[in-house]
Amino acid sequence: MRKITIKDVARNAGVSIAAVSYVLNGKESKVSQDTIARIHESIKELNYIPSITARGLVKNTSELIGVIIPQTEDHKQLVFENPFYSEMISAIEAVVREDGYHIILAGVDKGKTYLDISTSRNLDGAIIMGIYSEQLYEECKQANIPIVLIDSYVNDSDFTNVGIDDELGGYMATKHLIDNGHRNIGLVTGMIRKDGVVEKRFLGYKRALQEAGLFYNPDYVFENSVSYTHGRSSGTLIAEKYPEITGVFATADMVAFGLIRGIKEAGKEVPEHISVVGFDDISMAHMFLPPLTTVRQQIFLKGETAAKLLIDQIRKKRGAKAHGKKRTNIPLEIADRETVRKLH
Amino acid sequence: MRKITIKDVARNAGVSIAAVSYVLNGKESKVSQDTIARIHESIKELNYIPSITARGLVKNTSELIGVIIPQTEDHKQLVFENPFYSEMISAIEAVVREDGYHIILAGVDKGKTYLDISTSRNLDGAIIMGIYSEQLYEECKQANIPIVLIDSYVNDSDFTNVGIDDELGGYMATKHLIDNGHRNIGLVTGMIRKDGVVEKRFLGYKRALQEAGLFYNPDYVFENSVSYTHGRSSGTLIAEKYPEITGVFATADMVAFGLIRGIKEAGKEVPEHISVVGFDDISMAHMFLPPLTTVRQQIFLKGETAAKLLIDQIRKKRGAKAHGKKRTNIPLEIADRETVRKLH
DNA sequence: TTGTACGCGTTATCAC
DNA sequence: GTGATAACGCGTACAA
Repeated sequence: MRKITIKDVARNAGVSIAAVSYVLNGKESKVSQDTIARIHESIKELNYIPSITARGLVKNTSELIGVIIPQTEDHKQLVFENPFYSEMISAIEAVVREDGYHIILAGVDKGKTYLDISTSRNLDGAIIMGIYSEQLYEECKQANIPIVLIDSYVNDSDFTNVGIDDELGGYMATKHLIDNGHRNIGLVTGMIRKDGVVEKRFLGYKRALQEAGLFYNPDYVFENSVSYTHGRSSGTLIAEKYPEITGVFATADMVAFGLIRGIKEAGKEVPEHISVVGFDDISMAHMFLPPLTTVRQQIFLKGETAAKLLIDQIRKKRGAKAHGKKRTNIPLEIADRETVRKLH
Repeated sequence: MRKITIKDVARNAGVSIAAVSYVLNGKESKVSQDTIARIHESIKELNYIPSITARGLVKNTSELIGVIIPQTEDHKQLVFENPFYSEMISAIEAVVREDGYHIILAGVDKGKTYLDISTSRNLDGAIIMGIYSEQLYEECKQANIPIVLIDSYVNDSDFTNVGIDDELGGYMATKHLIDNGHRNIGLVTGMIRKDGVVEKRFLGYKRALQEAGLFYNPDYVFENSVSYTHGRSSGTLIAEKYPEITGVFATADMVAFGLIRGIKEAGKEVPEHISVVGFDDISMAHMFLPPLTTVRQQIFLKGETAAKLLIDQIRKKRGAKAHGKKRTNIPLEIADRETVRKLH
């Protein structure tokens, strides 16, 4: 069974290819009512579905949006064990589908560059999550399509940013512990890279400390990777070697989960002995036991916002490069659950 | 800056378009060494990247693989809060990327049918997770591309199936409880639909019971949705109203998490008062507190297998419809952690 | 080695 | 005002 093309429809309806195309594109002013009807009938009858591919070739669009996700160290696998990304993708997909776009999911490989996929697939736009090498951003610029960056502090007029105020988030988390009477507060975190979200959260942590007149102790910062494992070993370490620490801010919920596990393994309890505040509020946070107190970023809203901004830009692109806001921050709040104890 | 096309390369290298195309496709026997060199140089120089779109038009391929995911009730959002799917997608992406394919993620909308996207995008193949209406499968057949079904018991020679032996899984979970001395065993589960994975697990549950000479009590089956919420309310219910139940099999880890929460909220402990066995072994299972005893299905391997089978089929398609195995089951095992207590 | 018809749809141009 | 013809977009592969 061969594929039905526009030609088949034209022949079946006894009209020209052009007429069919006009009807398909709503330019019905150029075609008589009678013809329109016949064409619609034929389309139904043959079950004709236009090829986006062919259309894209002439219109120079693909109705495809690239979504770039961080990968595991070995560059083999998408970082999907962190539900954070899946929740966001879910939001993105929902938004772009309404406008007939589809998303293409891809990790960035060593050999193939991002530019490759963007160009070869003729992407209409892209959303990039996380932080990458300078090189990737350079490539992105060359791709010359609208791009929205999520959770990046790259400041470039070519990109739109969607994120949160990470410094404020770090501040809120730490402040929450301070407000509950904690004085010696640890920080368990991934690598603190310049201009990364983690650095901002770290800065917020320090600001809260300073504002409360507390001494910043570098020994209380446990810096490694954003992982359950790192949280777990830090938890044990803190529980065993730092009895003065009563509160810990973990810069990701996944880390907080590990942290709590590690603390328990050292024979202490959360929040009885040590209080913990996470970051993200992934859906597991409220399912965890004990339910995790954390800084809620509205993950779904974040994805949604990024997608909407991107589509706006794609739309406007035909016109001037209408640069809207450079950065949109999604509001933050503390999800106050059961891992922080009030000290008197 | 216009896009570089094959024409530009040909002009720059002072050769014909055909020559460039040959070199690009490795048919170098048709071109002289000298020409090959010049062409390669021009490609580098101009940074030329062929358009998959244009190539697809003539080759009738897209190097795109559709991945269909279940959606939430309101058909608005992908069911991504269950990390189960994301882990599988991660595996699929890794495999297909090696062969130059990309995956397109899509929910199935009410209006737009699956056939639409398959046809309009000219998908080379598709992987469908979960269970859908008859209609969708019918459409898939018409699409006439290789399709791999994950976790479906649809038995049709047009599809390849990848899954697990769900009946066995249900049996293993229940048997594990029985082996640990439990006699009154509850089942908390999503809707038991004919030929669904849940029904099979339910059947396995009954078989284990029967084999051990235990009475099957329909009152011990708590059937609703595959959700944390359902688990939670069932947990409370069981803890409060069914004191004789000492072990519960939850047909998904997410449900087990809720179950444990509900049990604790009713003032009982896991596994001291009630033992729980989950199903899936999503990565949160070992991070949960207490670490969840569950039936491990190797999610990553499942996705990987599905992707490999699909690619095989795509390759072979040019030849005969080489139907390989109809169904591949990924092995199962019990991940024995801390939510089952041994009764003496 | 190269010229060119072809794949599928869009749209400018031309004819009635 | 309606409708058809044909060039075009980008690569492929056959004929020359």
